[in-house]
Parts: sequence; C-alpha cells; structure tokens
Amino acid sequence: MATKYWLIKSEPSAYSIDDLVRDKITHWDGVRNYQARNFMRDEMKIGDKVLFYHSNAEPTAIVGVCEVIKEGYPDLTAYDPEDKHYDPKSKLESPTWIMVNIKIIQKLKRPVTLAEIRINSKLQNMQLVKRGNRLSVMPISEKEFDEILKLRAKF
DNA sequence: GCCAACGTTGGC
DNA sequence: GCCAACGTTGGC
Repeated sequence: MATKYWLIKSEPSAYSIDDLVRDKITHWDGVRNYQARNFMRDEMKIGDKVLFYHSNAEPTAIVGVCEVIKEGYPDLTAYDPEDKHYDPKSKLESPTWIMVNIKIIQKLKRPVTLAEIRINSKLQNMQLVKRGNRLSVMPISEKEFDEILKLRAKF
C-alpha cells in the first residue's frame, strides 16, 4: 500500500502544533464530519504523512508534519457526556465516530501560509483553497505535499 | 466580530 | 424526500 498524504486542521486555541511538539503523540479526536470520518476510518494507514494546519489563526498556515501511527478506532470522546464532542447517538458496538493516532515529525521552522498556497500555481487543486471548504481531514497529493515542503525551505 | 458557505435537523 | 431553519466553520 502506497503512502498517502493528508492535511488536518486544528484551531490552535483548541490544539496547536506546539501542543503536539510537547505531547509527541496524540489521538485525533473530536472529528464530527462524516466525510472526514470516512477518510480516517477507511483510508488513513500507518505511515501516511500528514500536514498540520492552523485554522482560525494568525496566520492561517501549515505549521507541521506528522505521521499516522495508529489506524482508525472508536473516538471515545463520543461516549463521555462531559465532553464537548459527546454524541449520544454513537453506540459502543457500532461507533459513529473514529479517531487515529499521529506523531510529530517536525514543526516547520517557517509556517507555509494559506496566502502563499493560494498564489502557488501548483497548489490550486488543493481542497484547502476551494471556496467554502470546511473539511477538517482531507487528502492531498504527493506532489502537493512535496511542494509545500519546498515552500517551507524558501526565504 | 462579521458573514458566506456548508452540514444537519426536523416538520411536513 | 424536500427544504427552511439552525448551528458551525473559518477566512478576513
């Protein structure tokens, strides 16, 4: 199975790249969107590479590179009534929501901003730059992944 | 803080 | 099954 490439979003006020640098490993919980869930459940495999994006941030940017270290399993926050992401409709025997584990590979020395991505002709097909895009877990191509790492090295 | 875009819910 | 209302996301 070939390595796949992904982009995941997080608001830094909720969980930032610095939190991941501190934790080294985290479970990517709280995803409550079916399309994003399907990607995590069906397609994310151990060894896949993941770009970490800060949304609702200053600046909005790709800030790190991670790797999948555990494939989809039930998102336990769905069963905790105290949790913000509690979902009473999710049953233990047939989990509605799924999470994966990721580990940090590197925090980028320089964030690659959304503005830079928008003006790069090689990155126009990314769902990230499409209008109204709200997916928090999305596939990207190997070429896009490589191009972003190239941008990181600029300046 | 504003607001456009989108996903979900629920009445019918 | 349609679709209006609502809540959320996320750029600016």
